[in-house]
Amino acid sequence: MARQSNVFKQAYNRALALAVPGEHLASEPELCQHLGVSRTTVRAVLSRMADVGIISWDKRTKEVLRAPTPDDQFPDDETEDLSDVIEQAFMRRIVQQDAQPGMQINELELAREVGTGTTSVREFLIRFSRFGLIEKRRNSHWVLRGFTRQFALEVMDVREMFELRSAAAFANLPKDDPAWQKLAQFEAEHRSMLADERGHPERFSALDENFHLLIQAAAGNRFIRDFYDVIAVIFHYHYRWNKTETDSRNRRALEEHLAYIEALKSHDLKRVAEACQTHMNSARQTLLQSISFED
Amino acid sequence: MARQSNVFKQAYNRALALAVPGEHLASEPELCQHLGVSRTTVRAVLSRMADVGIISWDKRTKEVLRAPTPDDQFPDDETEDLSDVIEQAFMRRIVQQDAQPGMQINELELAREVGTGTTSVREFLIRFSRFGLIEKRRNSHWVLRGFTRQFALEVMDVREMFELRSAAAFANLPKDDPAWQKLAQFEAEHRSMLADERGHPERFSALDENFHLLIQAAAGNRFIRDFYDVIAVIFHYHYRWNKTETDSRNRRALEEHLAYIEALKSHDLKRVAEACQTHMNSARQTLLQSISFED
DNA sequence: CTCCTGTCTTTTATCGACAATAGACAAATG
DNA sequence: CATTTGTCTATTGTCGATAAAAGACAGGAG
Repeated sequence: MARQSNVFKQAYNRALALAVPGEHLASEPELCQHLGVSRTTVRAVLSRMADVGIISWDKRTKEVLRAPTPDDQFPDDETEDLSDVIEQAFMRRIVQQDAQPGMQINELELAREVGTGTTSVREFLIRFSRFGLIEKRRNSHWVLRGFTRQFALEVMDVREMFELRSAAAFANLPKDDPAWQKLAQFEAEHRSMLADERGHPERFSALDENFHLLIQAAAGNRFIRDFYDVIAVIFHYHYRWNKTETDSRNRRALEEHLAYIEALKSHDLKRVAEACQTHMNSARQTLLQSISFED
Repeated sequence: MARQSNVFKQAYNRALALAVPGEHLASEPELCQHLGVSRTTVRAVLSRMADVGIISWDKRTKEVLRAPTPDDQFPDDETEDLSDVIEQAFMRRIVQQDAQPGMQINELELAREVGTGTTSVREFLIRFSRFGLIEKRRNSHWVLRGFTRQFALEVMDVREMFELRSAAAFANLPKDDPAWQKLAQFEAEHRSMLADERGHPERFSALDENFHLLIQAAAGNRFIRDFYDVIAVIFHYHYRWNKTETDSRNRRALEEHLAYIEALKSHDLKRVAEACQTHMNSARQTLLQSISFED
């Protein structure tokens, strides 16, 4: 098959949440907007909902007949993006197996493991190569550079440059910039999360990511923005494979963020740089602790 | 056909230069080394050279019978890398045609223009996307962001950060590091090029690139290194489509490089930063002058 | 005993095809 | 007359196949 209809299935699953018995569904264009897909897909979704008796559909009338049951949902493994599946399989290999730096990466083998064609794997590897973990030999195989200490240092060096630059840009934003409001929101979230006894690792990760994205947006630089993808991936998998002391590390990060926020609000560039630097230093430490390989 | 044998043809063309009548060609592994291809390809090359009577080949004896003629060469358009061909066609479009920012990019159309399959075009676009000039809409087309003023500013901002960091690292290299020798070589080349009345645009470009690569190597950071590819592409095409005052600009750059080199040799970080900054500022100016689009 | 060659296997690069998805346009509805 | 819908076309995402190129290994030459 050419594609696995995962866009359709995802949209369908999300559309189920909109089905309240007795109510009517919105117009096709509105559903497109809401679900983030084309009208072709929306119509496919409606068509199926009608087939299984969730709605009756005739032109503009889309009456919800019954509440959807969990059985109506497509299972998760059918809705996943192919590139995400490949990424996960690939990262599992890099992390779990004794993946030595210098090891060669085989497209066909990886494709078979995931149960996909080689083209998708190739495209994934090309996209992934910007993360600096793999490298291509011309007309030949990919080579794993490895998640080494050196790699972590290089990532953090660039991150630090970018974050310092962004923080300075943020501090200089005019006072009526909407970013300041968002910053205040994030500050409140930080405080509430600190007050909560239980650590919420996923919630923390999301907040952390959004916080840094907000600051980096101030730089208004696409390369800085794009680089954050590298960091996001690194930290995402880092959290997955190194759960020791997650809680205390997160609390510390929250506190550093609060100091960072205070510094930003002061508009004092020197204070900003200091708070930012402090946070970057501990992020570097955190990352280094999870490295297994030497160089 | 699956591939156009361009690796073979390139290797063949370069191998012709090695054929001196009366002499013997080196062993297969040595030729691999020299030509940068596999032994399979080397043997194909030798086989063809024997077929057309340039050499007599029997096991270890590879005697050159006659000097190759220009006719023996494969024409240039058969030896070019497919990805280079695509890049050139793509850049021509971006530059020449009234390519408006926001314009959508069609894979199939581009593929047909180049006379290639869509897969190669897709892979090119994915690789090229790291340059920040195009952007992908999920499940939909690519969008041209455009070679705008804003783009130039963003590139130069990152370049400046990276170059300043690299320059500082360079100045701190131990005195016996081989980089200092290379720097001295480059200095001499700069002086000789300045003394020469005629400007040599290609020679200047090559020297400029090697000079900056040497400095950036001091940072020992793959992301800084990789970013230089962005700069190289930008400036490569920039020079192509904006030839006004090339000469005076190059002379100025040479002089700035010399000041930069002096600063590095002084190990005085403040001087280094100043010289580097000066050079970056005029690079930014140069680039901005060639921009046609507003934001 | 080291390096080279003959031969064979593995892996990549590229193509063309086709289903999924996006998107365009005109007719229909309120 | 502004949306919505029905229908049709355009474009992308993914696959499997195949020739080009890389690479492995054993036997041979010096």
